[in-house]
Amino acid sequence: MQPTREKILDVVFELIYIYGYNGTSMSMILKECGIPKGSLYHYFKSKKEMVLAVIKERLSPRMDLFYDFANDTNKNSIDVLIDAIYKIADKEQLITYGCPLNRLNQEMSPIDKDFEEAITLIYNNIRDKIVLLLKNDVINCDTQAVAEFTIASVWGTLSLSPAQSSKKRYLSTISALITYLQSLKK
Amino acid sequence: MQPTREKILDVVFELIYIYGYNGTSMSMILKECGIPKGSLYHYFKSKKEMVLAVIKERLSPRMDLFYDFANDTNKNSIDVLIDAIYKIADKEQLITYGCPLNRLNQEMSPIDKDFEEAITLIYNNIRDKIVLLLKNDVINCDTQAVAEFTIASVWGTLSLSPAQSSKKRYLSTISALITYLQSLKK
DNA sequence: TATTAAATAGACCAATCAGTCTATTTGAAA
DNA sequence: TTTCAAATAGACTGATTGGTCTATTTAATA
Repeated sequence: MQPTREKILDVVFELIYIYGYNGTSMSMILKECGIPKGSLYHYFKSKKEMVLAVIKERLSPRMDLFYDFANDTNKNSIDVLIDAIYKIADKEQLITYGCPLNRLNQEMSPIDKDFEEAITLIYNNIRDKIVLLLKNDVINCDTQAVAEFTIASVWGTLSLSPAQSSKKRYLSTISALITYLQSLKK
Repeated sequence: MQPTREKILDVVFELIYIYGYNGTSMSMILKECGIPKGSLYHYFKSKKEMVLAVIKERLSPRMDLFYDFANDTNKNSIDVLIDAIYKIADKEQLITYGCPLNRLNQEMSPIDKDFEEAITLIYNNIRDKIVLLLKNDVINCDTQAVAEFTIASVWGTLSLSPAQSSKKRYLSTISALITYLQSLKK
C-alpha cells in the first residue's frame, strides 16, 4: 500500500488541479484519501504547507516530464521543441483542464508571495531548458523571449474554453506557433 | 451617488479579478461596498447569480474595449490587430494580473457549466471579431486558427509569473507574435 | 396626506472552514 | 517482552461561509 504522505500528495495534486486551491477543502481531501484528520496534520502543519509540498514534489516533476528534451544531437533542436509541443496533444487531462502550473499560478501568485516564488522557480526552470535547447540551432534572436513566447502560447492555447477543447483544436491553434518556430531555423 | 446594484457589480468585478470566485467571500464584498446584507440579496438571489451578472455586465463590456477594432479602412487589418496588442501593454492591471476573462475561465469553467457558457460566449465574440477583421488582408490560411492563436498567446503572455511581469517583458515576449502576424500579410 | 412597493438594515441560521487536542494503535528497536 | 516514538483516529473548537428572515426606512405615486 502507498505510504500515507505520498497518497495525500497525489490526491491533493489532482483535487487542486481541478477545483483550485480555494475550491478544495481539507474535508474533500480527507474523504478522497480515506484517512482521518489526525493523519494529515501529522504530515503537514497547514493546508498551505501541504500544497507548497505538492508544488515541489508533484507539480515540479510533472512539468519536467513535458519539457525534458531528449538530447538527440542528430536532430535540429527546433524539431525537438516542436515534438514536445505535439506530444502535449495526447495528454487528455492537459487538453481538458489546461496546464496545472499555469492554473495554480493564476489563482495564487497574485495573492501569495510563497506560492509565487515556488511557481516562478519551476517556470524559470522550464524556460531556461528551452533557451539552452535552442541556443545553437537558431538564427540570431532573443532566445529567452522566444522560449517565453513558446510557453505562453502553449499554455494560453490549453487554457481556451474547455467546452470546445479537443486534441484537434489544440493542434490547429498551435500550428501557428509551429510555423513561427520553423522560421527560426538557421 | 452610484446606484447600489451598479456599485456591487463594480466591487465584485474587482474582487474576483484579484482573489478569484472562491477566494472572494460575500462578507468581503459587503465590507468593500459598505452596504448591509439585505441590500445585496435584494438585488441578487445568490453569489453565483451575482457573479454571472458581473460577467455579462462588467467583464463582457471590458473585453469589448480591448478588441473593438477601429474600422479604419485605410489601414491594413493586420496592423489594426497589432495596434490592439500593443495597446494592452499600457494597461497596468492587465500586465500585473492577466486577463480577467482568462483567469475566471480557468478557475470556474471546468467545474461549472453556467460559468463556462457565459465565458465561452464572450470568448467566441472576440474570436469572431478578429476573424472578421482579418478576412480581407490576409494570405490564404485558417483565419479562425490564427485568431485563436493570437488570443491564446496574448492571454498566455499576460499570465506568466506576475513577479516578473512588466510592460517591457510583455512587449519582448509578444514580439514573436507580431513577427508571425506580419508574415501573414497579403 | 395616505398608500405601497422598493430598498435598507442587520440579527440570525445551519453548514462548513481550517486547525487543535487527547487518546489509542502500531511497529520497530532495545 | 518492554519501551517509545510514529502514526492513526476522530471529537471538538472558534471563525467564517452563503443564505434567510423580519423589521424598518425611503421615496414615488395615488
